[in-house]
Amino acid sequence: MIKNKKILKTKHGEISLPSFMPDATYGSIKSITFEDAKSCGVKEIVTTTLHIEQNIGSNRIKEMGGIHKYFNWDRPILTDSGGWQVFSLINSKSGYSKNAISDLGCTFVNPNTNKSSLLTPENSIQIQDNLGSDILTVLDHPILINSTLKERRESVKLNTKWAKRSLKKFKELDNAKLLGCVIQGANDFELRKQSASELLELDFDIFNYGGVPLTSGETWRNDNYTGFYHEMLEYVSNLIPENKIKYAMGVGQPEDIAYCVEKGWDLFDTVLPTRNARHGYIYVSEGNGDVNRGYKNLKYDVMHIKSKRYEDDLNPIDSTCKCEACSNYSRSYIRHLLRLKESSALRLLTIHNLTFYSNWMKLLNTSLSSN
RNA sequence: CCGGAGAUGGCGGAGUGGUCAAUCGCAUCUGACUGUAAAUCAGACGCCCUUAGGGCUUCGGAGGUUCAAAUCCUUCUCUCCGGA
Repeated sequence: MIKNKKILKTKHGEISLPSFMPDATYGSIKSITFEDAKSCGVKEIVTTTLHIEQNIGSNRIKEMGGIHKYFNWDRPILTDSGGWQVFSLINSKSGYSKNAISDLGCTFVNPNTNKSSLLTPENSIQIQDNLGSDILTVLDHPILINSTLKERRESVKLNTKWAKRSLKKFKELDNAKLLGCVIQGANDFELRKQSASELLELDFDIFNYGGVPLTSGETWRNDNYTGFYHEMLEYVSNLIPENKIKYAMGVGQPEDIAYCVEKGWDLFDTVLPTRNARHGYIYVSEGNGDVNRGYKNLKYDVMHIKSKRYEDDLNPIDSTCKCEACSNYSRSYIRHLLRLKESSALRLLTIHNLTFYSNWMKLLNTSLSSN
């Protein structure tokens, strides 16, 4: 189903597509090191402008030789702009009302220092350039899926405006980096189309899907599904020419990624494998876990490692996996470590889930492309 | 043997006449998590009925007082702490 195997060239190596990039939002893939990440088969990572700027400072990183040197990560790095973070913080349950989005950009407040600053399309690009990112992302304007038509229209309008400003700033900087824009419009087909067509007129390297996961009430196929809006992902993919690089931001569960790869998406990132690992929600090959999931003939299981049913289980988490956790330790022992909240459990399980995602991408590559 | 304290649901541990099927923690079970403010959060957790709700049996055993007892009284069993 994949027409031609795409490759994304960066200064820190080529990215073979499709690819999954783990999130190192704060400059770290939570609970593991970048050396661990390499052992999981991770080839490229995502880190976030806002968090790095707030916690370290892009000028400081620039002075210290750039983010690759600072992280000791010599492979490609994609930076997210920070727009999503401000958006999600404004709309989080706790509601951090001090953050605000206006025509100028996003005002954000560091919850630790209470310092307020303005993130604009221009300075977001500048920060990402300072970091030495390989792939930059425009400051975009996400919106809730249950927003009004008026809000959606204004959001898309602003999103395009910011994309143009970001691109202008990007071109002023003399470098060989790549820039991605973000197609928005919530779950509104017409506005997604409008957003895509406006952005396609501009000279971006990558076209991103501004992902908003479904909440209850929004559906695709099953009434209670809470993943991504598959029909929208297919629709938006079809709006983008085949030769362009397509990045589905925030996607997703393995089956969501499988679906998206089939529909032409190339790049993915999500917090799920790392966060779920910390919560004892483990991805394993079919027949090894508690709940069977998958997409078409590509199946896998989910294992709840904290369950008592693994108390005496001396088997590895996944007998087909060669990661550090599965090569050395039993389900029983890892469960024991996790129940004690030992950091080694978080590390081992994160390594396992990321290895699973790497293998899943390989599987998609061979299985879907051979169709 | 004497004196003192106590026995509560899988465990720990509140409650000391009615609003108690019994706070809370742990354990257990289920669910959530998707461009990370998340090693987090939500629900269930005596038994039965399909939810709202209703019914039934519980607070060491037996008996009693009372309209009403995990809570008061008597007694038995057991545990712990002092003293011989």
